[in-house]
Amino acid sequence: MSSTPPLAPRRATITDVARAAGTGKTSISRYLNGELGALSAELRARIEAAIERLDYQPNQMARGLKRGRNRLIGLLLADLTNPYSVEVLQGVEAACHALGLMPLICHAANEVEMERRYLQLLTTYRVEGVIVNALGVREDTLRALGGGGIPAVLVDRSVDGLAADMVGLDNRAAAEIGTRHLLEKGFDEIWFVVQPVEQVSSRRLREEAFRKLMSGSGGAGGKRGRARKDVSPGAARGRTLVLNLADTAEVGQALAELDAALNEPASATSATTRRAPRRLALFAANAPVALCLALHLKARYGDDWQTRVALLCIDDPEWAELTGVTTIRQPTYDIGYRAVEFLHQRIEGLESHARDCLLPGELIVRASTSL
Amino acid sequence: MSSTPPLAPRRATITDVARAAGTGKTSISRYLNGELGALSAELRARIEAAIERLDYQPNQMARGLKRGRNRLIGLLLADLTNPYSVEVLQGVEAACHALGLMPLICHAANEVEMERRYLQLLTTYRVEGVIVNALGVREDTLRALGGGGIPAVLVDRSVDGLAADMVGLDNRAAAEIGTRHLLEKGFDEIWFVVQPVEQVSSRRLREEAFRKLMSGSGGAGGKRGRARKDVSPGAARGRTLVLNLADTAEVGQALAELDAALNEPASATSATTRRAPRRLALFAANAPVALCLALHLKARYGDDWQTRVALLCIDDPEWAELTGVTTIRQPTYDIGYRAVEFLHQRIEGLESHARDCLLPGELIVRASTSL
DNA sequence: CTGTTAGCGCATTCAC
DNA sequence: GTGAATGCGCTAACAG
Repeated sequence: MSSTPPLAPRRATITDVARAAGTGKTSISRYLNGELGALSAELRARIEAAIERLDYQPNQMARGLKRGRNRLIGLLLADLTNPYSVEVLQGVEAACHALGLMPLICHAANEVEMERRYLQLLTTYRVEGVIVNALGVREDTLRALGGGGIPAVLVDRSVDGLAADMVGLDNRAAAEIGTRHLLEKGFDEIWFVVQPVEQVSSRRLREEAFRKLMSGSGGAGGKRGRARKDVSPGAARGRTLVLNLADTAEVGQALAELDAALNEPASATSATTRRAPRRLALFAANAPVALCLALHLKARYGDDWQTRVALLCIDDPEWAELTGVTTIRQPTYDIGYRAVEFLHQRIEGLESHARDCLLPGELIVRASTSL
Repeated sequence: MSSTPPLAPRRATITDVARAAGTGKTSISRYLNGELGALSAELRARIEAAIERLDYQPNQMARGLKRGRNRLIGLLLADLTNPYSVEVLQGVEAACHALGLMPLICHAANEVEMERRYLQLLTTYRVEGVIVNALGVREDTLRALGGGGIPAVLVDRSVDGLAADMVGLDNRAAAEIGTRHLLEKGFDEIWFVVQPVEQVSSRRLREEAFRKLMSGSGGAGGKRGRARKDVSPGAARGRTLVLNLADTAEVGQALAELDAALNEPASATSATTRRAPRRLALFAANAPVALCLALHLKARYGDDWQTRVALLCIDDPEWAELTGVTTIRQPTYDIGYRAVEFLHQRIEGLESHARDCLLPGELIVRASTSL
């Protein structure tokens, strides 16, 4: 009973507040924007009271309309189902929080059409910039990005015709770390399993690095003279298996190939030297691929499938620890955070040429690749 | 070279289009809003051309400001890390898509403070409604929801002082299904493991249903005369273990209790009758709890921990299939979809009293509870 | 220090 | 059929 229940059907506007405080809208606006130096303590108190009483909250839309910026940025994710995306998201949120930005999160759900629509929607809401984990975009997207007007930063994947900032994993290094680890452990056959590499640069880079290393060229070499065991492919054979998760039939076929290899009586070529408990290792290019493999192997070979094949994957999903799978963890949080920082600089007017930020992955050794 | 490269630093406005089409803004507006009947075919063509040429896209903000609705709704999620949230999100997106709404996704990251801030932010952006997977809200949130002005629908959890629509799992039924399953399988000791139940209604409901059933009252009874095996607790003992995932120390203590029980030489009371390969079953109230348990058990008892304890959980995370854990899958997609539908009706002015929509869970039996 | 004026981009009467 | 005003809620010059 003490205060008038302000169950106002209509939200209070700046005009209401001005009237209630017995002043003009300008002063209210000044108060809201922290121009405190220009307000007498007395007026300020009245304004505060009025705002409190009316439960006034400035309309961001109107505000944005006027000053031409709404503090909104778009975050377009290809697949929220991938833990990677959620983790990146967290970094993005933290950074936005720190910079006073509000992320509009959009989920393309692996549909190129969705991606296009969301991009269009975002420009329609006049976001000041976008962070995109691209799916199938090319040059035409550039146009969708407001005729080249609105700043964009790419995450994980670069886009062919687009000269934009990009932040992601150091794919080459990550693939090399994984491959070397497998080589050191003495596997004599390594399959790199990856989704179709066309369109997605990170997949391509990982696969290329793997292939290059396996073909004996030794990768991008570390510091010379470093005491690192110089692992070379030696007799180890490598190949790439493409797993198109979007197509059940194709997946079945690829997995059949794998099963065939697993059921060969013995190593066709080198039936000699040291006996390896498991000679074949699977290097999954990301978590979804790894999960698909694991599910199949478990269904096919039972709970102890890990005694038949070793699995290693880029990405560190929550089930990796549970199943003892060695992984290469991406600095996902940092990736998201950095992406926002880049974008923010761009929004603030930075004009430099497109930058790349490659962050290192971390090998987490578990039972799957031991012995 | 054919068209003038419209690398306009400033986006085209409705005025630009009007000028380019040699007409007034009104006609453009009409065109945009589909009032085609009021446009001569000739004018229409000119407008289309102008829009195309200028790459014009109406400003949703200005539009919203004018007509008082911006088609924005807020989706406030307590924890995106929980697969449950992501799945609900997908349903929400689909429904929004169908209804022409745009969801503003906010992630409270389990921080009550974040939740409060986002709620405030959302009202500041004048969303037309919110879908809330509440964290620690109570009556005061109601005020934050725009003085009771903006429609809200709750997901998974109800809030004490708030009479809002709510959609979620039929928690009681789900808990009963799980408990019955365990009873049927002959476990003679069942622990219900749950995060602190204060504040979160769904946890409380699940725990209560479990306890009630275990105490012998038989649950909410099925159809009379149904041929269902009438499972009664019999000699089976039940208890509740609280696992506060936010507090490492508490978790450690709770897990220690569990270990103690697991290391008892034999069933203290009923050392008789049929031999059960595993007499203790853990009924996890949700996926995060289950994961925590599984990780601990694996670390403590090795890869074959499942031979010592059975695990069952509400939620069906991706690792469940991989580890053969029996689960109760929630109709997450539908939950999200229905939530939006409810909200939409409310936005359209529906005034009826608060409704509850309880959807059934589905038991997915896997190896963990077999034998 | 404070109030007045003029738009931001658009939808909507209301006249022509 | 069509176009000229008016104002949504707010900020940004300008005056006092």
